[in-house]
Amino acid sequence: MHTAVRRRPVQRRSLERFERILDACAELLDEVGYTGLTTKEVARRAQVPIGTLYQFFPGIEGLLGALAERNLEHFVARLSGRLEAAQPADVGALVDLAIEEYVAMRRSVPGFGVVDFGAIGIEDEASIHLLDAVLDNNNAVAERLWTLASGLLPEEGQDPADPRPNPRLALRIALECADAILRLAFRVDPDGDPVLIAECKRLLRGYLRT
Amino acid sequence: MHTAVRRRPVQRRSLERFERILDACAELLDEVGYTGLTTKEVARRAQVPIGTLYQFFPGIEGLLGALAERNLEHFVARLSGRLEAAQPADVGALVDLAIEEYVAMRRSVPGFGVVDFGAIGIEDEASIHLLDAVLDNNNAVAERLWTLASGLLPEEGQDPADPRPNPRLALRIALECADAILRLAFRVDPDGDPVLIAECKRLLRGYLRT
DNA sequence: GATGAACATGAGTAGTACTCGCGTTATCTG
DNA sequence: CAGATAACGCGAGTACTACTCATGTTCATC
Repeated sequence: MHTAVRRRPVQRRSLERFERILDACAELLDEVGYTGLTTKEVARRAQVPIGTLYQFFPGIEGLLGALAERNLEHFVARLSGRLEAAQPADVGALVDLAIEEYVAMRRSVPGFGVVDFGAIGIEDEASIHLLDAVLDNNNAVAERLWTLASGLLPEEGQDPADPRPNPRLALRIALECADAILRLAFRVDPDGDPVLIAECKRLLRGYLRT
Repeated sequence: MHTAVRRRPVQRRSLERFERILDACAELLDEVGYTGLTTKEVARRAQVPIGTLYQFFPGIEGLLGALAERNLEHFVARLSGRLEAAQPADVGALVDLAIEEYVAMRRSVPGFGVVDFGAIGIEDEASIHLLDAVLDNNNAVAERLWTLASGLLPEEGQDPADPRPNPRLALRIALECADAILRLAFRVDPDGDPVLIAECKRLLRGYLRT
């Protein structure tokens, strides 16, 4: 896996096409799912010939990777806004905000339920590194969250008798669990089962409690 | 999705072929991953013509479903053995045993790292119900674990002021988290990162504490 | 030894991802 | 300006893939 994009458009028209392709891909994902997705249909929806799609993206994996990238930027931007407005004082409040933003995006952003930040689940080398050549997808997300949460988690150095892992790792684990529980919540209920969403917050608060 | 198997073999020779196909599939998964898997190559490895594969299995999804089924039976059998030997007194001990068995299988059973009990991650109708037509995969696993763990979890009825969900749901959530953390553990380290495995136990113990 | 069920087979069908050579348009350069 | 260079546009063609099905063979049972 190299990058999610083969050639970035620089001219006006092709930039619009680039975005149209991503939008068509996202819509289709909601309609036919990952396995039902075909490049041909994405191209048809986006009203571009198939060759053009392959000018921008190295293939289906790259297409999904680019979509995941866009989702992550979107998420980080919106969460940053919420954080500035709310100024959470502890990890619990941060967790709530992050989960609420995820839920909001899941309800409103097309295709988000399938790719979110790249965790389609197929654990091949190719698709794990959709977002980043070195880190796996959720790791890239964790990295971004880490910078947002810096102040609220404890320092790295710690009491050797404390069984808790270093906070970066704890965040990584928390993220993996949140991903799993929230996916379940939306599998059970298309709007996200409220009990499971609440339980996700409770579990994370308990685990990350400083 | 109907069932993972189209026609169960009854005669000797075809039963051997049936198992050979599953074995070949499992091996190949370890070598080329889910996206690299082809029916043709599975058939070649198993030394059966392609038509025979399709006599038994409705397709690739079914093949993986049958493998997941076999894995689950295997897991439940081995865990039952461990439970009888150890007679755990609380949920924590049970969690440890289950995780240790999962880790052991992940290290020794071909293909287990990719399909385990069916959670390949592609959340299409087709692959979610590999194991069961009604419940999703992990739900089927939770159901089996529930019968094994019956005595150790609290009763269903509970104090309305208690924020914890009913124990069946708690088990379901715990399973989802364990799946996520352990997959991470084996993504980081092919033998399963010991720190992450330990942390998985700690998180589950904390969450399921009665 | 006859009858039906289970089993065996692989060329053929339909559909996919992705390429590549060539034509067109935009942008730069002197 | 003109000419050169780069970005963009295109879709028939290639090389795969999953899966079928008609036809033949072996087995269990009476």
